[in-house]
Amino acid sequence: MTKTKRDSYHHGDLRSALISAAEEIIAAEGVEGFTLRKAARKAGVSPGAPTHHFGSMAGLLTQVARRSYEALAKQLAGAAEGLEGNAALRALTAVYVRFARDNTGRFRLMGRTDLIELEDDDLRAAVYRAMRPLAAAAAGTRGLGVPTPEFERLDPRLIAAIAPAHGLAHLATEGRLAATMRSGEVDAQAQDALVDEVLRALWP
Amino acid sequence: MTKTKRDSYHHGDLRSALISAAEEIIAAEGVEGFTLRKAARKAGVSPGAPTHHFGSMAGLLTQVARRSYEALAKQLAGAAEGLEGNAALRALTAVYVRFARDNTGRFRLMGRTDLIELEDDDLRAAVYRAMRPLAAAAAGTRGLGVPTPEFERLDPRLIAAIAPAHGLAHLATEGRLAATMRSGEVDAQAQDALVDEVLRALWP
DNA sequence: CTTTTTGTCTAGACACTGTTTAGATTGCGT
DNA sequence: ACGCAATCTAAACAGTGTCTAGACAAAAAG
Repeated sequence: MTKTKRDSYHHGDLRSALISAAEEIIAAEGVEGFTLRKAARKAGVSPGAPTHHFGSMAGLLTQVARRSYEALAKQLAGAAEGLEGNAALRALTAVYVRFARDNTGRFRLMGRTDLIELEDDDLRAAVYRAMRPLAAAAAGTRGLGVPTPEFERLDPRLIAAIAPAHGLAHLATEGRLAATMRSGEVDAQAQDALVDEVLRALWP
Repeated sequence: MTKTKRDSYHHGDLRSALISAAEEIIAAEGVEGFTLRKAARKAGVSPGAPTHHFGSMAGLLTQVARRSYEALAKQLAGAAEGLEGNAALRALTAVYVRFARDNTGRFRLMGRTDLIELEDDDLRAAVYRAMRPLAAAAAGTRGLGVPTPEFERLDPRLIAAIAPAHGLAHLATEGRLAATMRSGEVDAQAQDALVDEVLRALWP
């Protein structure tokens, strides 16, 4: 409950306070529980204030999505360290799926193209940086050149690497991977084992 | 514009009229353009009427999702006719991706677990029936038994078959597959060719 | 053929939502 | 110290999903 109080009329750092508030709400209640007014209340500010900093709700959520892609990029960056070929692809995919499972709210937001501004340059750059390790692994595995944004859009081998990760991640967030324990919680260990099996079937 | 007029106080078949209205709205404006009141207006009925038939908006959308899964099931049913092994998996995945591309609104709805009632029995049955051909192909390819619902939840080989299809379909609806033509339209032919390449890389 | 009962639908309200407008308040550069 | 620009508020607007009464009509019961 980071209800940012404030003494002065001006907030001081409302922009990042709103982003933090949004992230907390999304982590706690999911994207469907998020509301622009709720974020404003959490930052201790009037309902109209966010508009001035982000233009619209999509502007704020775009920043949250950007930061989420940066978090994903950080987790993916070191995951293939010292690994090559299919082993690298397996490790990266496993991290991708774990990220989706452990950050369901953020991951769902990243897929909500109706809530964020897909054409935002910073967001696109973050997406590119996040996908970079996967592209490098795909290129390394199958003997391709240095990945560029254009390459990533079109090369079938990279898409073949991304698609299973994306699909598994979605299945994970929908609770369709592995057995769920009572109370709706997921058995993370069993899920990891299942994902590992799937990955060995796809990339032996 | 199926603005169902009516002469009598009672509608006669409001339930299916609302489902049709919802489907038309989703096809034309996407899930994000859908509104329960809009569907009610289209059926020529007051805003509170739908609640009586479906309990809530999620109830109506669950029916739309169910019918969408049935449509998908119908398209998948005959796609692997006469094919075996990886060829069957490739054909089924291609159909899955085409369905997502040609029915973006419905496909997006199927993934919106916050808008539909996932635990609805009819919906679950429809999902199961839709996934059946993929399960059969995966079982046939790799020597497994007859697929059952429990099997489909847990077997890594089936998940390995579903995940790429799911991932590719999501990438397709987000416009990240193949080059998009000006005006935002997708070059379907080029996309099919790309998907074919991807599938041959995954399942040679 | 009436009467009752049951299922449909309407009207209006409620508590929300995101966004807009005009105005109040403050910090900063000169 | 003053004016300007940035920042935030207050109030309103159109729209949402859902709830509670009650109006209406078709089917069942007498």
